[in-house]
Amino acid sequence: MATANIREVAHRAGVSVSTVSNVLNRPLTVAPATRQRVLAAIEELGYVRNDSARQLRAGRSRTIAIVVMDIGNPFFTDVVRGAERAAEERGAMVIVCNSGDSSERERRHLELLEEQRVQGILITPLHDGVAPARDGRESPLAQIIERGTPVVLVDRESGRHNRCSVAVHDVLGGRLAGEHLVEQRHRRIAFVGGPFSIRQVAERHRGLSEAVAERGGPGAELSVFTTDALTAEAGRTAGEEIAALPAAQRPTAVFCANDLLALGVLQVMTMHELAVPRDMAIVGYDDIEFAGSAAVPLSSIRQPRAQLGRAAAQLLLEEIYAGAEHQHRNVVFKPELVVRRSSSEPHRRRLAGRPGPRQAMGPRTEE
Amino acid sequence: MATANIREVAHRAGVSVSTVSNVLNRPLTVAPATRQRVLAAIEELGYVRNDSARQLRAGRSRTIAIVVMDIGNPFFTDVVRGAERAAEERGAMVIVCNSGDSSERERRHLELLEEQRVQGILITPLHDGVAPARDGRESPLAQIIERGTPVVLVDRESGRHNRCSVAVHDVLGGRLAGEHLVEQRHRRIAFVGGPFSIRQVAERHRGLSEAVAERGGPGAELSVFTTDALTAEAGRTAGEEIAALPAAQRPTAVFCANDLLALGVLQVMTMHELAVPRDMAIVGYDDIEFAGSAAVPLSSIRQPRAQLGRAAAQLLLEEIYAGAEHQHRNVVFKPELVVRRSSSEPHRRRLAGRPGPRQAMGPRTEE
DNA sequence: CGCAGGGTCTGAAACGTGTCAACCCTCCCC
DNA sequence: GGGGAGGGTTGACACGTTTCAGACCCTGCG
Repeated sequence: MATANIREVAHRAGVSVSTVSNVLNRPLTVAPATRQRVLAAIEELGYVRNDSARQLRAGRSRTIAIVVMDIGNPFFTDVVRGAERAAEERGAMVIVCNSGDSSERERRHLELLEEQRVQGILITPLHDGVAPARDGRESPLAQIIERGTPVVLVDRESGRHNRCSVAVHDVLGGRLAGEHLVEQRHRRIAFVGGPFSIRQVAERHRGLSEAVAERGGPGAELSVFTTDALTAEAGRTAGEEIAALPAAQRPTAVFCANDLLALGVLQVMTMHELAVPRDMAIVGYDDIEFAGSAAVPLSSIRQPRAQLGRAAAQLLLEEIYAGAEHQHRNVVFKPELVVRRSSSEPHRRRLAGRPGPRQAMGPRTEE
Repeated sequence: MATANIREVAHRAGVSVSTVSNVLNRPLTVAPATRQRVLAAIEELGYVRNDSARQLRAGRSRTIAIVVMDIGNPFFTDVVRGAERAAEERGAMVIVCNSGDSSERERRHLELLEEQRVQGILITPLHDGVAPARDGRESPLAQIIERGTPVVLVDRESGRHNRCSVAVHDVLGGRLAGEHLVEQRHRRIAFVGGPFSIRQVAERHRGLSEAVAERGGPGAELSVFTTDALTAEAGRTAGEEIAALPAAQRPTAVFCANDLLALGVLQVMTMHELAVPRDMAIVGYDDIEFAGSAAVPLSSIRQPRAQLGRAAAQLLLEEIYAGAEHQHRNVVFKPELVVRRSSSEPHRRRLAGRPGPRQAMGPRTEE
């Protein structure tokens, strides 16, 4: 039952242990006949290399890890795919860890990954993660970086400069949404999202509020509906609140911190027979695959997700191979507004002299 | 930069290596004062246990792996979550590998996992995976099982009896959809799905066709639109084909092999101004979260996904701990029909004397 | 006072692999 | 014929940990 080891292979092939190791790692230095005998022995015994011993000797593993906040969020799946592709090009394998919105799990994963001496870690930490906790101890993540494991922050900007990060400019995303809604002549605009402790939520809100303040004109009002999660369920809750308002106070446009929220809001509006976009325009964030297939195709801010993952993995691999010469970089991608029916009445006359914003039907396949 | 090892810790604390090891593994056998000194040294040096060495000594790791076909498919995310929860209860960590519909990647992942001596593997193999290939060699997965790594098949029934499996009864799922559509008086029914080499696709089709043959009456016809993938994109392609048919030949109901396909079909129908469900009823499969939020809320076959993952992990852990005494089991869950608007005209008169099938609004949260 | 026994601590031996210097042998060239 | 080059192979050690059989000391009891 216990798997054969290299010694048994050597014995069976009538060679030394070193020769077997050579066959596995530098086949060209071994005479063809010997090589054949060794390979045959490996086959017959069902020998499988023991990676623990290998790593122990080598000092590190050949895998990189990506730790995501929520594997159920479609945003991360594209990031993972992009990262996998970049890693594959360099012969590295990616393992995915799901912290599932639990910092306890995140901590355990990080601990395990460091003990396993993974080559590097891509992570979207739950709580910006790199700031020291109140008791003055550094966060687990900061300690890991301190001790030398390369880490690239995904979808987070790194305040300090001892690490790489890739992110999408969230303030700009909120701004794009705000400008779009203001252009559509909306004056009562709502933001749906939360908790605000999530940096993205805060920044998207900030972008929106800047746009409304600067471009909305005198009568523009911005209200906020705080949610306790970024889920469709939370969106439905917020939607109910909004729908319950008297029509005169109700916002005419909603910008949601992500698409799941937006779908929840959209669903509730439909249930209450509030027409989208006539009675209520909706803009989401992330442009998930289903955004284009929603009850009313959903306008959304598209983030270059696969590119994000790919860039993150590339930075990580560069840091791994370049070592001390590596210069940390913070890459920021620009999001893009995708206008669909949920925020632009197709029958309404366009403003003269300006091409309307681009209309997209289905999601575009990345890359 | 190189992380401190146990020897340096021992030296700093003025004790032997064994004592440090004892502090880590059997703290009670070490005198409190010594223990404190050792812990302090660990802290000061930032010592992190080397899992490779640990595993090498122990012979196996403490993680189990789950290999999924497509991390972007929401079906798998719930399975992963269920598995994680069950593993967590036993103190095991789960790592996720995405084969991304590439058998090359699947192979490499399996190789790596076996080399890492993971405790066990949950896998939904791409090509039923356990049958020997044409050249007579056993598939990689079969070899892994042969050599003693516990494996539980997820969403696959194991033909042979040398492994556990958890699955959902797919023929029954197809049958539920078929009976439902036949009851709604549909006579021209289409199946959208593919490739048929995927067992689930074939079985869902079989269930549908059995139901139509047995209960559809004399005039019932079943047509098939084969897709090359289970994506919304493929669904749109099939939808275009269907919409292009003259109305007299066009099916009045479509059963899709999964929800992504169904959403694609639904979207195209809406674009072509074919009303759902009046002109075209649609039933999907999987009941993903967005099914309830689609253009027209989507009827679907719900699979107990989290339960599936949980049961799989439990079987795996049982096999790991029980060892030779373990009895392999094949657990089959029953799917459930969730009727929403896409397949039942709410204004149509109900058949007398029978309560209509249950109406569900939003997705129910699992567990 | 002697001895048993428990509480602490330690040295040495694994675990399975990769690496490296050293060795052997053959072949070629001078 | 001698010497050198180089291809092929090997033995020994190192990687960092756990484990196990003791060794040591101290206490309590006969």
